[in-house]
Amino acid sequence: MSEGKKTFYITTPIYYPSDKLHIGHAYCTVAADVMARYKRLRGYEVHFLTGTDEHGQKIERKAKEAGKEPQAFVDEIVAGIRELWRKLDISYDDFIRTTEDRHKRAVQRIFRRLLDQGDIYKGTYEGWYCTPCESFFLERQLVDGKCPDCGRDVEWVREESYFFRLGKYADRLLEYFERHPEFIEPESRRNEMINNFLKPGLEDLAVSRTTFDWGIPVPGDPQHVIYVWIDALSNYITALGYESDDDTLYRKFWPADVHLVGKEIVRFHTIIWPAILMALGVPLPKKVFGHGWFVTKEGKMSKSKGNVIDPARLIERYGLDPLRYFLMREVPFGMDGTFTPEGFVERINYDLANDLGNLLHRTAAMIDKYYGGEIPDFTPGSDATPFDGDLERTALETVDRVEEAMEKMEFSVALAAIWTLVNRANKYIDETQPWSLAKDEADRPKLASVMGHLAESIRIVSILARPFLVETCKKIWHQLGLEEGPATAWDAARSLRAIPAGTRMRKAPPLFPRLDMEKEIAWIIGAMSGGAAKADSGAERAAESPSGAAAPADGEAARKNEIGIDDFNRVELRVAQVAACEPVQGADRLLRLELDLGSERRQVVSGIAQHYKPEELIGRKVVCVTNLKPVKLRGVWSHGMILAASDGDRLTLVTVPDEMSNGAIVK
RNA sequence: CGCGGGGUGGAGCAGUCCGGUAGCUCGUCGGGCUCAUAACCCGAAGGCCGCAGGUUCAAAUCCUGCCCCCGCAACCA
Repeated sequence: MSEGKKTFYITTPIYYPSDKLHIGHAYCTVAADVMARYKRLRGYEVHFLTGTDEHGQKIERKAKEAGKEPQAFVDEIVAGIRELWRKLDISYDDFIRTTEDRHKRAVQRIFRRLLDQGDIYKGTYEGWYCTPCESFFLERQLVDGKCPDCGRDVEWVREESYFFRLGKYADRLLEYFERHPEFIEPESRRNEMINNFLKPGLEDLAVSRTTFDWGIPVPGDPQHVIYVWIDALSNYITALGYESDDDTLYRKFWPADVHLVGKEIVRFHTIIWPAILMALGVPLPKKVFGHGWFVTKEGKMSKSKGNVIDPARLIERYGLDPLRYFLMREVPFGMDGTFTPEGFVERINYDLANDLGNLLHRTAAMIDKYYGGEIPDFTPGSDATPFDGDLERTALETVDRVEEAMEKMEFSVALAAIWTLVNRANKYIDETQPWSLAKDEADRPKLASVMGHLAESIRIVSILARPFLVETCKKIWHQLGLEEGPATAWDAARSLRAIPAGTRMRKAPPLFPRLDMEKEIAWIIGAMSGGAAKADSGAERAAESPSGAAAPADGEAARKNEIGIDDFNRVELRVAQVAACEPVQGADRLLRLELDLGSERRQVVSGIAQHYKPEELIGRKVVCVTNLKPVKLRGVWSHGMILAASDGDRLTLVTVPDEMSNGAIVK
């Protein structure tokens, strides 16, 4: 079904470049990318916009702290963001920066128009102000009448400000929400907006500031800088050339089909932004989708908790597609989900390596063995084996289910559907037992049907998974002896026989090497808590790269990264005597050690079980890092880490002669 | 009474709008197979669906009350 040249405009939020981006930003942007790729495959002309929101007080301050001009400061960070999007293979069509002229000019015109028509007026802004924090607070935000941030005194301040007549639009917004129930998704967010904000009524919105300079000046009143609402939100139309000399894109793509945003900014996108658009007489976006957050077991990710995870490091170590797959598969889109190292590694091993990778591998091995690598001729629908029909039916149903889920942006559902086909194909091998068929010349037609069905099933999977697995699908085609073309087009997913007769498979290594669970879990924990390559207890050996993935970057970076003596002194090392030791249940390489530190005993888990037996450690004096943040490994708390030297396969504990007393400082 | 989300076999989740066999992934146990990356396939055990009432022939699902957890104010999607 060809859609003609229908258009599809999708946006991510424009991110605030005050810091490096983390997995949450990657989550949102990958989701938008998946959707954009899907729509392109379905024949839409897609415009995919992302960008950065670069003004504001915090940037101004951060730049100052870094001793840089704001523009130079954001240039640097934005370069890093673009680099991350490159690593994630984000297929954006445009990247808007609010510091670009095209944006600034349009924003000023928008502001001017709203001012001229009376939707913006000049008034005064009053509130409690904390000078050191440079922040305004409402009465109820104060803690004992003091600044909730720093606890210092606040003062009542009046400040001149421009206001947007937001209150005027509350009724119209409410009406719009009711007429367009699909405008906000998921539905729970819609109810939240209506009950929390619209029903109680809206207050006019301060849309300018005089407390900082880093922003777009209010036209004709340069004392004021246009505040984030109008500056940032309007990027969705300024990027299309709204209020510019060339608004071709605007006329073509607006209104947006979907603004993808995090749940914390749903309010801005469903109330403030639509009100601004109403004031401008511009149609509203068709949908605002508020996705959930990735949180960790300890709660939200934050640097202070030491549980942020840098997506770039995951890509370096595990490759791009595993990360994209994990993000889209692990959590129903729209809900909060938990990022756990275990979950990440398990998804890669179970779904990608065991199910999909192994399916291709075993199929390739058999086609190679029985047909010298040439995919045999066969006829779908002929029921050559009693299992062909069911596999065929599953394949066709899967296409429908994937399309249905993708339209609703239920990415995890779409992937789950694809994997039902993967699993069905694996089962089909067991059912048909091709190794038995190969023994009898009379079964040749059956064998050909089985191999053909397998190759075609894998091809169908590769088409359906293409928006998600940007590298893997191409690898699959290569291995199937296919080039990108008719057999790999989206509609070919409904064909059960699209691989040309005589196609020869190509040899290739497994798509996804299986990961060593404990080792990789330890590595990720280390990457989350420290940032440096050194990991928490149990993770001593983690600096090695996993089989397959190329990851020299960590080692090199660590070596160049010199530290001062102060940094070194932050690490507390002590002599500890092993008082007791036993294996950790369910773990191949972990030992639980009880250490005597003189003044105290503590439990440490260490990944040395393959090198030492518990009994041979008891009584030994080792060196322990005693001020590491405790961590749970395989359900067992570890309060430190013991030092060991390793080169490849060998590992030796760092030991201290017996005469040194327990608890002695090592430096 | 600030608002919202959530409490379902060992873990993580679906099911709740539109009452009627409680489903999935992982783990555990048993079996099968050998083409394959110790992968794959089959089977089993295991849940009074947070608590207490109520409506109903029938409630995880509807109503009422209560308990507990997590977000929203802290760089953050």
